[in-house]
Amino acid sequence: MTSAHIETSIPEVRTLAERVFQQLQDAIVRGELAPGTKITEPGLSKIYGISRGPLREAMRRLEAHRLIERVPHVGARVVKLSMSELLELFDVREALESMAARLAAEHMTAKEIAGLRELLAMHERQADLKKGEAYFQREGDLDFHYRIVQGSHNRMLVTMLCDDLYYLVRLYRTQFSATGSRPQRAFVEHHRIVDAIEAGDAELSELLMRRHVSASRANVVDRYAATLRLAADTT
Amino acid sequence: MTSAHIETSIPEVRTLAERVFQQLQDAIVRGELAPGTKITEPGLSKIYGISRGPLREAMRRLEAHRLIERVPHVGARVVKLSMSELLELFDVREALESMAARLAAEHMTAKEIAGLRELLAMHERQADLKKGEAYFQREGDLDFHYRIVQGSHNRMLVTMLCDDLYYLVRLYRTQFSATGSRPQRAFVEHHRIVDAIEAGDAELSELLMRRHVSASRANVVDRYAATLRLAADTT
DNA sequence: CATCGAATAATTGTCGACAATCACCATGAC
DNA sequence: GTCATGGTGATTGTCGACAATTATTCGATG
Repeated sequence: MTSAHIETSIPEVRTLAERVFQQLQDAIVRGELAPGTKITEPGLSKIYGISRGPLREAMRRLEAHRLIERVPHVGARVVKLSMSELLELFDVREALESMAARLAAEHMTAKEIAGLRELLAMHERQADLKKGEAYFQREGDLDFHYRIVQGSHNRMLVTMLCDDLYYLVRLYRTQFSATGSRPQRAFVEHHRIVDAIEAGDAELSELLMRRHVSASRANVVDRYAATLRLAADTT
Repeated sequence: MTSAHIETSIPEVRTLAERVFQQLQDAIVRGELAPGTKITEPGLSKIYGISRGPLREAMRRLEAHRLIERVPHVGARVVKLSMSELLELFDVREALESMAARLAAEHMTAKEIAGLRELLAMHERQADLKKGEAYFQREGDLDFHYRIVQGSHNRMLVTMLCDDLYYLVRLYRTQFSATGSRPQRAFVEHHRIVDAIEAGDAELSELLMRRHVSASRANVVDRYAATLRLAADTT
């Protein structure tokens, strides 16, 4: 702590409640805290070495972000996304992200678009490495969507998607161990979306993003149905 | 919120934090706590007669709902919507509510649709009373949108709109003292939307709702521009 | 053996007090 | 006169303890 070097690496979160909130959020999204796990205040209090005050505030924030569910006088559990809730999430994403793409086509700067292209180029390079496989990193995919949303320059949209929904998306991906299984196609779709945005074609951007999310949803449904069939066969 | 409920005398809500959260939320939305007002914990603690613990938890929830803004070690203020943020809110509403209308056309039950029709009939009666004037109650308008969202049967959508955004909408209406100034037209649009939903026409429902929100947004912009011109003339 | 019920244990809800941080104001130097 | 600097006051952040509520366990009874 008393070292001379300047602490540029991390903003060194000021408050305990803030820090434990981020730690818990991370632990949940990464699956370290499994869905359905019961969270007890004394327990976490010991683990993180803080008192229950800041902890409760952090939990209140997690609750608002839908990462834990609380029942008064009973306790809190890590959320457990059902398939129906996952599909609901996709509908919301379709609505918000298509709007984001539309706004991005109208407001994104040349520099932001260049950054997007670079991101796609990087994905392409990764594709060369593990050809044929599901090269598409989940985080990489989310990076793409992140940037589009940011490009909308609509702070409310950014907050809703990046601060709320995308954590749920990541949670789902760990929970269902979802290995994106349509890499090439999604990759092409990403390219087309960027093309539309660069051309300033708001309508087309919106339409392509809507289809992109919708296709992703359909893919999830297909794979889920396949899983069910498989389970039925083996029994 | 609207009027008479059955006041269960004993525990209206179980926990203090929950109660003070609702009270504060109400006070902010109704304008009793003016936008920009600085909120101090000891102050509210005295007013509501509770300690700072539950109060802080309530404030954390208000923060997550974007009704107050907090800065670590500094304090909290009631949010003050700028015009640009209001327009952002409209874009988000357009995206989410058009999706809600689409889903409502697919999933709404006959009973729910009947309830909607009844609501419109009630509005029509009120229209007869104060003809020519802006008969359209704000709350009545929100009731309509509430029901559509509920009719989507998408819990995530319901939460986002009814629990989050609509409070901001109401806050805006008190802040800008927005007397809905396009009553008849909005009324007609409501009817058409219900028609489309009843016909099960998802595409049309979505389109009409999108236009409805968009028109509402354009109306706000117009009136704001008029206000600016007026201010420029009088100076 | 199953079921109901009461005592017990654990967890959540609430409170008041102390420490850390920040805003404001006054004093002084240039 | 303006700006820097220190002190003072208030507010926020954190903690431990107590009260209220719930879950559990153990025993008694049909």
